[in-house]
Amino acid sequence: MKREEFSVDCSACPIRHKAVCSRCEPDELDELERIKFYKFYPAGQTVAIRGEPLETVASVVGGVATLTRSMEDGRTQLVGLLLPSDFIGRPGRTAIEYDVTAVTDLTLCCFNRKPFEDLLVRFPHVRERLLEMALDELDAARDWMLLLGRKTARERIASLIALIVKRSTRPDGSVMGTGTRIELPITRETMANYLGLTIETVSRQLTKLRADGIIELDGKRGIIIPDLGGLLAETGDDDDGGMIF
Amino acid sequence: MKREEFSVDCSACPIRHKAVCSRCEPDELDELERIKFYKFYPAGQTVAIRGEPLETVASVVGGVATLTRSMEDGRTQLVGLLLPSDFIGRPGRTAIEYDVTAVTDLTLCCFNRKPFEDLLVRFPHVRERLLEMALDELDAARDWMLLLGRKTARERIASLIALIVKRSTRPDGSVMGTGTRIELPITRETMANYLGLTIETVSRQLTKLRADGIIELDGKRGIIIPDLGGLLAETGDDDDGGMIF
DNA sequence: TGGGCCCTTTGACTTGCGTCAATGTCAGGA
DNA sequence: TCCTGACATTGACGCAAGTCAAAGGGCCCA
Repeated sequence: MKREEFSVDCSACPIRHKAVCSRCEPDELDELERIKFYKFYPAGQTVAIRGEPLETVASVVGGVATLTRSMEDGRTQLVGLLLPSDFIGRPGRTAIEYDVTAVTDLTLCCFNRKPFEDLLVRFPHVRERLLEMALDELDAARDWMLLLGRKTARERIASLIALIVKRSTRPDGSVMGTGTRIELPITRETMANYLGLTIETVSRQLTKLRADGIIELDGKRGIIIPDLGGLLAETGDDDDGGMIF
Repeated sequence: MKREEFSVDCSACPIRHKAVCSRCEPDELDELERIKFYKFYPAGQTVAIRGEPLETVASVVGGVATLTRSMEDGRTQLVGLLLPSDFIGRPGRTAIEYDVTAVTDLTLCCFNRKPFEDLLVRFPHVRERLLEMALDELDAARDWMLLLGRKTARERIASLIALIVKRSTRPDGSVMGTGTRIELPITRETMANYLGLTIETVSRQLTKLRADGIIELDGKRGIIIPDLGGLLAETGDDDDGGMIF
């Protein structure tokens, strides 16, 4: 596995600024700075494989990565979509549970496991933040269970687009208006593996949603949402579910 | 909502003995003892409803509870199965994310949220334990995503039975042999809602697994597994996945 | 002993999504 | 400019699981 060192402006690192350390004291930030390092993976590259020992934890700085579980015969289910500020790895466990893949070019802010765990002992609020993140991921996973177990193909597609709209929105509160254009960060195959569908079904449902005026397709990856409310109505969710910023 | 007080022997409380406090000092145990209290719910009773404010966290002492998400039209997906020693609620959040229902008669060991959170600040290892539990639940949820997204009905049924066998096994290492009989703690409807299927499909696949000699049915709830390896081969999982005790 | 209720099983039929296969689109390289 | 390969769309067809409906059990209680 090829792993190149990659120099990145520290101010972009979410470990420091968002994911872990929004409550850090200056001297704690200095300590985080000392032990962190960056890694870069080109699009398509495998970051980690299930069962492999893992000696680092990391936070996504830029790009998109996926967590997947696969069966021997090739059936694949995406179990997590990692966008900037998301965390990879779990303190206290050495083996990796999922395959991690870079979908786009990917920059990670890494910490070796041992020094990071030492740091958790001294900075309890970092562990508190990790607990919050784990519980948020758990909620997200459970919402996805409803999608995979009970939603129709059309509802799944609408839910995914709504999710990406939501995650594309700045957390500063600037809500997307109408006529928004978003860029799908993933291929049809990745979408299918996330939604528990085939690429053909994904394609057909996107075509149908376009025919029904719910979305407009703009090239292979671009989607324009003329009416966000119309899209949300197609997800099958309660109106307010998760759309509160 | 009827909630009766219920007296229980403290030694059965997993908060004290397993879920949270295996590392507690004696004086910490005393403090936990002081603030805990028990609640009892008869089978079928609603414990909590999504959106409702939640002022307690709890640990399952006896019985089975479920976490579910539902859509307006009635489609329901079970997102968690709570067996003794499992934890309900999340510190730092006041609203409930899921519907919680007692499937069998259920005994909970409860803590009011505020004193429990105060306790977390003073006993950091309790928060460490909560993080471990959250990450374990996250792994379980993601395994279930693979099941819901990609497995056939037959594989889902086999996986559920295997899961219940696994969870019925003592953690002291006594592995179930062949010819084991287990008691399904849930109805066909609950199974269907857990597996993303209909009750008819669940029933048909159970019948087929019996016809193929993978399982034997013993009354409505009992299942005899003549050959555990044969059952595991039907789950679609890697041989060793999760079956290490 | 029988009736009512709930859960489960079974059968006949339907359908949404998967499978297989062909065609379309676009970007990069010779 | 054409070739090539990767990704996406579309169509025809099949099947696994859903839907609708009826017929068992098993348990409680009159």
